[in-house]
Amino acid sequence: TVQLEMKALWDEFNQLGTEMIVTKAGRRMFPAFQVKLFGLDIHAEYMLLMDFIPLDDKRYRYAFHSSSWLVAGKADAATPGRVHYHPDSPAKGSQWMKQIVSFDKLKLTNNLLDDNGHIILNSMHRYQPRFHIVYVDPRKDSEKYAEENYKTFVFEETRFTAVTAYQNHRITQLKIASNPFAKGFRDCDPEMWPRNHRPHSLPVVSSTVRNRSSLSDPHPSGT
Amino acid sequence: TVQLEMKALWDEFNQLGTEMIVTKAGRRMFPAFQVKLFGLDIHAEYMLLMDFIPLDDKRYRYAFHSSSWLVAGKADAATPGRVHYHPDSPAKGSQWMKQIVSFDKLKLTNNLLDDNGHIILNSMHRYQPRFHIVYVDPRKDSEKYAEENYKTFVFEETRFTAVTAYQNHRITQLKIASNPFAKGFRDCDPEMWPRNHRPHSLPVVSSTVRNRSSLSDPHPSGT
DNA sequence: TTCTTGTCACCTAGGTGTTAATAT
DNA sequence: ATATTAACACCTAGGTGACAAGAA
Repeated sequence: TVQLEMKALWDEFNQLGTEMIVTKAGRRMFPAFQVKLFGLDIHAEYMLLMDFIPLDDKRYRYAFHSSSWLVAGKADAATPGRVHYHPDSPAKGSQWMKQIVSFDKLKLTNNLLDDNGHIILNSMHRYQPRFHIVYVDPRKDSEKYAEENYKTFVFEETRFTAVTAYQNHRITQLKIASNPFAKGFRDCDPEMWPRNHRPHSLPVVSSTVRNRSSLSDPHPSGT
Repeated sequence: TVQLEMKALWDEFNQLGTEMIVTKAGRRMFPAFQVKLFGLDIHAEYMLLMDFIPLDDKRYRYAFHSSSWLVAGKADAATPGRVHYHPDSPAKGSQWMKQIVSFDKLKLTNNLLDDNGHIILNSMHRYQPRFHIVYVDPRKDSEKYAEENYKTFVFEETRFTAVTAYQNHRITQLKIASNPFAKGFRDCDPEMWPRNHRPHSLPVVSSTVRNRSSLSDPHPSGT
């Protein structure tokens, strides 16, 4: 059996309609796909991997006025179907079960010509992550053939829409609130600022407008 | 066969008398022990590991006036003998040979009660790193017994003295010059400064005196 | 219009030698 | 005296969404 970690957070995103950023260089998923495994053979070897299948044959667009997703036509040409092996593969059942298995090295890209081994997805399309456990049969000469004894697990709460920029503002806010790497965009303690190291010639405009805008527009209060 | 990477750098350190810092929390080695492997069986599985043996039964101290190491008595009680398995172990010969094998996760500690699995060494003692390749015999029931088919490799240029603080100033300078993480202590381009973000109330005193001293001594040029 | 790209400030995470204070 | 410790400034390395400019 397999147990999805951070299920509460996944549910929260799923209720809003999860979006995952895809970039040319590859972007990690947040939340990361993490599972706890039970019932494996302690001594047997397994490969753990993930793939992503289209949820439907449609292309979507986001209607900002109604804050909802609309069908925008038929799906684009399918992307190269890739698989992501967990980097610890292969390993014994005991290894996989003694701690949470995290796929945080997995990256999503929209570059059809990607040669970094990332998962290629079409932006504005919906996908369902899948998790596979492949038993490595020691009698076969190569484990590449052994994709017969395997099990597949699907957690529907991990489905998402691939995007190049977030569409639903509530998704953005939930990402900022829950992803430690986005802490710089959190809106709490606005009077604790100014931050350290801020050049005093570039005043803080507001707590939500970053001073990056001051760089490209040196007269934020003028004109 | 095994080829030591960065041999030129190791030689440079070894000529001065390499020192490696040991801390309670564990400190990485610099240079890191890295090797290229040749002639392994592509399909066979191997465990790669390192251990450290005392070079002699002596304790040392550094004479600053003569810039040389002196014998300071017999060795302290031996530390718990530990080994460090390369985290990718076990893996196939093809995996080990297709790129440089780096032991950069290995850490040295002087904490006799360490329970992080780090290598425990006595400060002010000399050590010789050793590298072992263990063939995992598939017929044995457990690879823990299989430590019969193995080979050991010793690179004398990697020997060092364990220290809690650098003794030979030339070692310090070579570490600063060659370790990217110590770039902040390099002395080049002193007129390129002041650095960004430096509070202008804390002037740069000199290129070698860090402004940390300004914190505990607010009048570095006074008194 | 709608979507994508590249750059940026701002973080997390952790590896450096320095230094002052503390052991021994 | 000599050796060790803990906090620190300063890095490397890389993961965030914001934003402006570009592309379709």
